[in-house]
Amino acid sequence: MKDIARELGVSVATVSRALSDSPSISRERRQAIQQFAREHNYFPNVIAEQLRHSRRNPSRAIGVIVPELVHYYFSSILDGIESEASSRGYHLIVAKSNESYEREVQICEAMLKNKVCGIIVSQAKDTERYDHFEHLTTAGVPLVFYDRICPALNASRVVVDDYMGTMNAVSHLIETGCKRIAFYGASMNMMIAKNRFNGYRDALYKYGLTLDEDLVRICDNRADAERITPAMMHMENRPDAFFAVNDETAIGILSVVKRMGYTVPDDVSICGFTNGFRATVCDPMLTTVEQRGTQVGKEAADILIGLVEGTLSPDHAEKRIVKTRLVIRGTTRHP
Amino acid sequence: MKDIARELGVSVATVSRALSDSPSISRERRQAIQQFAREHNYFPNVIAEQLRHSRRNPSRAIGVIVPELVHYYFSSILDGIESEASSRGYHLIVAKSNESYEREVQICEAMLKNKVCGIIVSQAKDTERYDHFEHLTTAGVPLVFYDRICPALNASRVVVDDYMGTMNAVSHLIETGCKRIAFYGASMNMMIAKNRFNGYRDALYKYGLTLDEDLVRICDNRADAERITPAMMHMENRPDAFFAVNDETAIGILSVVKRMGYTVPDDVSICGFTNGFRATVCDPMLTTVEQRGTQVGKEAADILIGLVEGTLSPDHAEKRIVKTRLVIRGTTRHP
DNA sequence: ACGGACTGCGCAAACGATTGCATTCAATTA
DNA sequence: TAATTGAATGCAATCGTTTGCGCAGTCCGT
Repeated sequence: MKDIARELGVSVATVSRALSDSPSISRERRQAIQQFAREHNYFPNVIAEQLRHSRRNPSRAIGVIVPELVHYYFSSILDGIESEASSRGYHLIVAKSNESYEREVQICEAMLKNKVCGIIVSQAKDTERYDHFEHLTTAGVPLVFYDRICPALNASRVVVDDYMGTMNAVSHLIETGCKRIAFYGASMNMMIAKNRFNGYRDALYKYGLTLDEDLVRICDNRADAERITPAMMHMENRPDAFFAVNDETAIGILSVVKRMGYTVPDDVSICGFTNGFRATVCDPMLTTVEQRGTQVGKEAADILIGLVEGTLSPDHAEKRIVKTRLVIRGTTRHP
Repeated sequence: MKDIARELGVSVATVSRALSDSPSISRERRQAIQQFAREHNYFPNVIAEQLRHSRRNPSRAIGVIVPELVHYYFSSILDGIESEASSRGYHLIVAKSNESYEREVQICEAMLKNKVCGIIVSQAKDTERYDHFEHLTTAGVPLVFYDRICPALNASRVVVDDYMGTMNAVSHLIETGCKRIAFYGASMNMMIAKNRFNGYRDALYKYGLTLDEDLVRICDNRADAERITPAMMHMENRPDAFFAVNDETAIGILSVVKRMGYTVPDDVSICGFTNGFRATVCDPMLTTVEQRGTQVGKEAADILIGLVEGTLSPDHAEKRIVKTRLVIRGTTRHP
């Protein structure tokens, strides 16, 4: 700008005004300046702009904290956030917590320092203190949780309808003739685990089945599934179906029961939760609850941007629930 | 800082120096200021710092451009970049090009404006002009390519050893008794496609097999694989093995030949490339070339940071090749 | 007692933009 | 003719830091 001003024999202020199309600069001068700027491909220094506007205008950088990156669901969510954000003129600063509380705190501080306009976060598994989040809110940085929300904080959030998703899935198992349905869930201190379990329980009740504690296990990965499933199948009264908290676990079950000589879905039905890459790769293909990560991501970004731009009030915590969809494939019988 | 200065009755300059531990401020004053700052949890405004230093110091933001996010290999690379970058004090601005040239150009401009210290990029499939990249380099923003590199530009890059990876995989197929090996590759305008083909060709030569053009097809996704594979298997002289350019395609082949009643690996061997989630989910599990995306990402970040910090010269294009590893599983016979 | 060296600190100019207010000059009005 | 008005532009402060330079004051040696 200084150069332009010098070349054209005007003041920097005039250049600034001309470039922002201020009517207080005469038409000819304005156009001359604009053209000159274009020809010498001038573009404004965002840093300086931000510094000048730091009091009034937030930046256009959204911080995103992900527990891990190589993960279908989180990738989908990130994808959704990216789409929504970029189409509305925001960009993303992405960091992964590695499921570590310490790292999460560091990241929050770094993002605060880097003046993000808001943060979209899914907590690390071992996060049990929330001061770092509260710290952000009091610093005026809006926060939106996804997937793993923080029940202690009344913050905006978007989650998947774990309860209904599981309920429908288990109902489907029952309707296709299953009577003893095992449930492999995650440890109950996470909301999502609890909600899915409740969905399972209520589906059983709805159809008059009783809940057998022996059929409920904590297991949310393939290795564990392969370890504990044989014993399940050797019970005197073995399960005729499995509901797993994610596809990975379901695949573990599938591989075990196939290896043991059972036929899927006729001897044993299996249902997962995610509908990621894996679901269409196994044989038979996996019946599973579509988690719609992209949609979750979009909603989260939408809320955050709403908060930033003031169309949503920061006092009211916006809570959105994304509906799931049951995708029936080969590991369950058809109705 | 101004507040601190006022409260403690010193000048802002003194505060600044005290906070940066300058020896030109007396010990007592320095400590008093530091403590006061800590107690009132002051932290410096990065924007202002950056503005001040914009001439000399680059920012610590690395721009990352990904063609897509919901993709095992790209997720792994992003993961690698994140790990390396964050451990060295950099953060990531991530954008996805959606395989679109237009979007890629937009992103480059936006990142330039946002003053990233460098960019790590894999080109969109339809990118054929490179002015936007050259534009960045002339603007002094270092560039590192990964996966899909730009042969026209002599830029730093890190790629996987596609040639040797494929060569080894095809050799393995031959050594386990396969004689007619089909090759499903991507369109040859991408370097990676060409290198993999060359590896295939040379492996055949090495073992004295002749290359049959009928066995070479352009096919890099599951749908296409499912469409064209039946015809391949109906040839009078059908292939006894398939090498596919990625796991997804290999899975497509697997599902078709199983459905047609062939046994894998005895009737037909199959080998993929990636070693992503899918590889351990299908039945039998997929023999594939481990692509080590995380390592690629780390190397890319390492180069970029080297360039930024001046340990690597911008004049010399650093080219790194990440070794692959053949993971032998159930879709090929064992040696 | 005076020059030099050193210590500890403040002034003010930068970084690159924006913007309220003052200024200039010409045209219009009384 | 003098005053009023309006348009077009410039001045200078500001955003929050950093930093070269200069200015006091103290201490020492001669």
